[in-house]
Amino acid sequence: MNFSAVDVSKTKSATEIVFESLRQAIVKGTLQVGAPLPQEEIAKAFNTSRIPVREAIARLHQLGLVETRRYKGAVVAAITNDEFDEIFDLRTLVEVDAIRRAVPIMTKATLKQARQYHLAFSHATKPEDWTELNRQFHCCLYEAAQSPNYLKVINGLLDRLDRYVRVQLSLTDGMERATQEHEKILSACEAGDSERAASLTQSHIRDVKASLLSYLQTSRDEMQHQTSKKSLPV
Amino acid sequence: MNFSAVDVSKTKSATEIVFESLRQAIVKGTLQVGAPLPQEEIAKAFNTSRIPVREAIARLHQLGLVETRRYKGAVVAAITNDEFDEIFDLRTLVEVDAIRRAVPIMTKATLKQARQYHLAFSHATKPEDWTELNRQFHCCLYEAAQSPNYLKVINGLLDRLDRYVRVQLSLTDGMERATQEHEKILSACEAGDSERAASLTQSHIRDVKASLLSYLQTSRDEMQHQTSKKSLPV
DNA sequence: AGACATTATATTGGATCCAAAGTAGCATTC
DNA sequence: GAATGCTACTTTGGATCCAATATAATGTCT
Repeated sequence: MNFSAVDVSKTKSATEIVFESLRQAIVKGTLQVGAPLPQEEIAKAFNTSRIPVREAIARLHQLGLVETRRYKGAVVAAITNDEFDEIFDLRTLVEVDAIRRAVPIMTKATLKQARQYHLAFSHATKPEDWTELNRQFHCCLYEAAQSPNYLKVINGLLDRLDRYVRVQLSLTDGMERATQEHEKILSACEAGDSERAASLTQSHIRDVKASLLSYLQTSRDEMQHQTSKKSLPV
Repeated sequence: MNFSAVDVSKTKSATEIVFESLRQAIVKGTLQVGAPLPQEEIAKAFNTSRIPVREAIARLHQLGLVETRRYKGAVVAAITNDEFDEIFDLRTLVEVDAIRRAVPIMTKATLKQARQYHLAFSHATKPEDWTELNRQFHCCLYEAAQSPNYLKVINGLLDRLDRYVRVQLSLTDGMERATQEHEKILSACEAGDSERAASLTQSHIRDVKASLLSYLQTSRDEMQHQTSKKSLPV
């Protein structure tokens, strides 16, 4: 197993490092759904003992990113169709309200930062960076709401969905459409129009969901796998 | 330190038991805000080693229930005024939508169960049981929505607020008013009127927040503590 | 006597070791 | 030859031990 080193400010504990590395690997899709997470092997990869690995996996479990099995370790969690719908619904609820809260108290600095992220996103070429930049853009705006609990909920939801969002961005027009929608959202924020920003955010999430869902449907139909399997791939 | 035994299906791991016991102690208010959580002492109380205690505290940290300090262990987390508002806003957002989703697909069994909880709540005399029964009532209805992620978010929010909800219920009229509002919500569910249930849930949460907030304000004014302290007691 | 430095102590994070549990493979029997 | 039971191995959860760190206490110097 091979993990990118992640951050590395030596101040962080081993547990933190392992946790964050695994989280990113799962969120970015580097670790496939169903992939086992053998503690010993991971410990070796990080040149540490199994203790920090255990704690990291326990935390991932709490985030719903892994399922535990009795033997042969924890595995990266799948997501069912119903959950997929549900989490997108939650995203809509919370993110729309977050942007509504954020716009009226948004600073120039936030807008500038958001535009930087927006630019970086639009220029990004490596698929493995897309979701990260996408999240940075949106969360930068949400952060202006100064509502850490909103942000925590949102990040928890994105952790579950980002691997699928990456797929959506990889589709034809995916990045292009996302960039356009981001531009509109950012414009609304700059104009101080919170209702327009909220409405655009809602459409944005709906569009992402719709295009992804139709893709997943067809790709599954093509695969013609067991029809009983209700969980999504990737 | 003394903890109630909690659940006990022997199948659970020590970590689970310690985690759940600590969580309940914090949520119920048995452990005061700022109370330290010395690993060794807790380990002795559960007759186990520090390893499961460490993992349990790490998980509580993720739930936002504790803050870590470098030394003298983690302490039960305080909540600021802003967070208080924020979490109530989130509750409103998510719980109102949860009940809206739940009502149309609610079964007789759920309604029956909810009425049982409602009855138990209205008859409850011990303050330490109130929040538990309150949560059971509401979450029983939300569970009907078959949306585990909604429920998870809601439970996370209630974990932060329950110690304050207990205070609110302890006020004059607290239990009485809550019981009346529960009755109305339940009636709307039984009538299959999801919009009315949603609207009543919204009012319910608003009322709880308002009465609690006014109480906390006055009680803090009475204490005349350092005005710089922006976090809430209990 | 007070302030600063140094030492002692308490507490946590991590490593190694041990026990329990579950799986897979092999042998034995029908 | 297939099914069932037994054994060996893998993997996890927990205990004990060690090291690093931060606080507390004490002593010394001005």
